[in-house]
Amino acid sequence: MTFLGVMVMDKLDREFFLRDTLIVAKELIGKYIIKEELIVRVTETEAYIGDIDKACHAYGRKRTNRTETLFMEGGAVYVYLIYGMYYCLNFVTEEEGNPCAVLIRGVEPIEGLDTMSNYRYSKPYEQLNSYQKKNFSNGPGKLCKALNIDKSLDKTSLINGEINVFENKDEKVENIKTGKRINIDYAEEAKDFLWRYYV
DNA sequence: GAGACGATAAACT
DNA sequence: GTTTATCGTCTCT
Repeated sequence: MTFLGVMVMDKLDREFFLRDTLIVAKELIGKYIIKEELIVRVTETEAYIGDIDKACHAYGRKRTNRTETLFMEGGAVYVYLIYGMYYCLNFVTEEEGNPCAVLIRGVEPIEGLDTMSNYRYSKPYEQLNSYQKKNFSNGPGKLCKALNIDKSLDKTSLINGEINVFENKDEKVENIKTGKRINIDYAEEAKDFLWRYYV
């Protein structure tokens, strides 16, 4: 148990990630991701289920060097590069051999503002304009930059690794909305799955 | 506040 | 050699 100001935080155990991917994606909303001294709150997630999801890298249980992480037991960290310049942070779910994950699409910064701001814009948080603050970590590539996440964290553990996920038991997360996923028109029918969650 | 568009490198075939 | 799918910048309202 960790005390963060007045909040009492409990670390999520492996069981949390071994459940249905859609449940994990929904319940990750409002949880806290802690890396070193940096803390962010999850505001948007998206589920990826390899077996039935054409947008998933491991669709059809396709095993390649990159997708190998998705086949690991739930609770692993999956990081991949997109557009040749941005990283995306995912949490692997379900049992070993079932390639599913939850993509973290958006977070809000809680602790370590200046450190994150330096990673993101190379300047203190106070010097950011309102546009930069608004777009600080509201996208998968942005939050990775703010948290200094790169491929070296791929395949690491959420249970005993550098990245940990906590929940605040006193906090009720309400108004979780669902929606279609984004930027995956190529996935045909899978693009209409209501697998995106946000507040 | 919202829409258009180009940048870029790794994974894969 | 082909595919991939976000961010920053610019533009207009």
